[in-house]
Amino acid sequence: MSLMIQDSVRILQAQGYKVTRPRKQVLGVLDQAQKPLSPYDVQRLLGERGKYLNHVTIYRILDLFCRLNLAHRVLSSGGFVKCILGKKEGCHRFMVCRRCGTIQEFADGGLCREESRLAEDFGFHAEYHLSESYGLCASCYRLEES
Amino acid sequence: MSLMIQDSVRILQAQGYKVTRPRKQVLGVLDQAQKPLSPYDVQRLLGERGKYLNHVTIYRILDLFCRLNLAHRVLSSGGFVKCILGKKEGCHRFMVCRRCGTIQEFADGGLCREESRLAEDFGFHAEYHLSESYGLCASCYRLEES
DNA sequence: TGCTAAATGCAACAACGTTGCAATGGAGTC
DNA sequence: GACTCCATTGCAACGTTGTTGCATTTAGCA
Repeated sequence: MSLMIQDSVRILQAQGYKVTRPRKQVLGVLDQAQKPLSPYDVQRLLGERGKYLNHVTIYRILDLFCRLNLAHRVLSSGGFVKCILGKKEGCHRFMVCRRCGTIQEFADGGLCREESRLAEDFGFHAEYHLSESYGLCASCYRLEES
Repeated sequence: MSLMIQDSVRILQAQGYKVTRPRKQVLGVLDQAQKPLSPYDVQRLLGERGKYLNHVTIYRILDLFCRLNLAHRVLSSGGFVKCILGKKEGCHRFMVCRRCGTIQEFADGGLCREESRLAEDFGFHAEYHLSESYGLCASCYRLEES
């Protein structure tokens, strides 16, 4: 079940953050995007809709969203995607298609435990994991077959 | 068994790349570092030794090293570390200590297979994995206990 | 030693990200 | 609705990081 914009708004309010127009606009852009967006991407996309936001504001909003886990930063591209998993168990991971660039988020508690256990073998105490799988999504895989 | 500078030099030659003074200097700096270095870090460290390299050159050298797997880019910090695993099976992963910043590289074939299998459940065909565990290394863990 | 392609240096630029402070506006209260 | 307060935004200026094109140098080889 994917998280809706309304859910995000509720989380903002519940944590004592204001629901401002810029925040709603950024939520809207993230919601429609299929791929990670840089802060400047967000600015451009809003611009195309005739809306203007200062880039500093966008940076701050995206930082906030990440702190609240409403969005995540995808490391391999440096962009941001909205979180669709909510509080699902385990670290949130990404599958990134190298052909079309689309992102799919997933989580798996077992994988997290296995990863932490391996780290223990080195005396390392893992607190969370960043993980991105790179390859081909289902539809691009079919296309590359032919 | 950690990869030596000589091994890196041999790999450069074997692939038809020249073994230049700048490349040896960057290898030397990476070899001594305990943590990921940005290209500008490399430039500063060389500067402290009285050696000068243009930052563009450093970018190009680090890019080359990454292509040859002599070094890796650590995503969470954006810096580069030399690879100490060589051709060990499985994707090369990192454990990053949040306290002292040191890096430990490891690889585990089983974890890779499990990660790919999970992706298959979503119809995704993983080709490689980027993975960084964040937490406390053994010695920092002991310190935080007290 | 001389040759040549590969590698480096340089200059200019483009993109990305941050800081401090003044102006604005969301949300509660009257 | 009007008022108030403080979180939030806008603005300007700056700093860092990364890129491009072209002239110059140098590693490797004959």
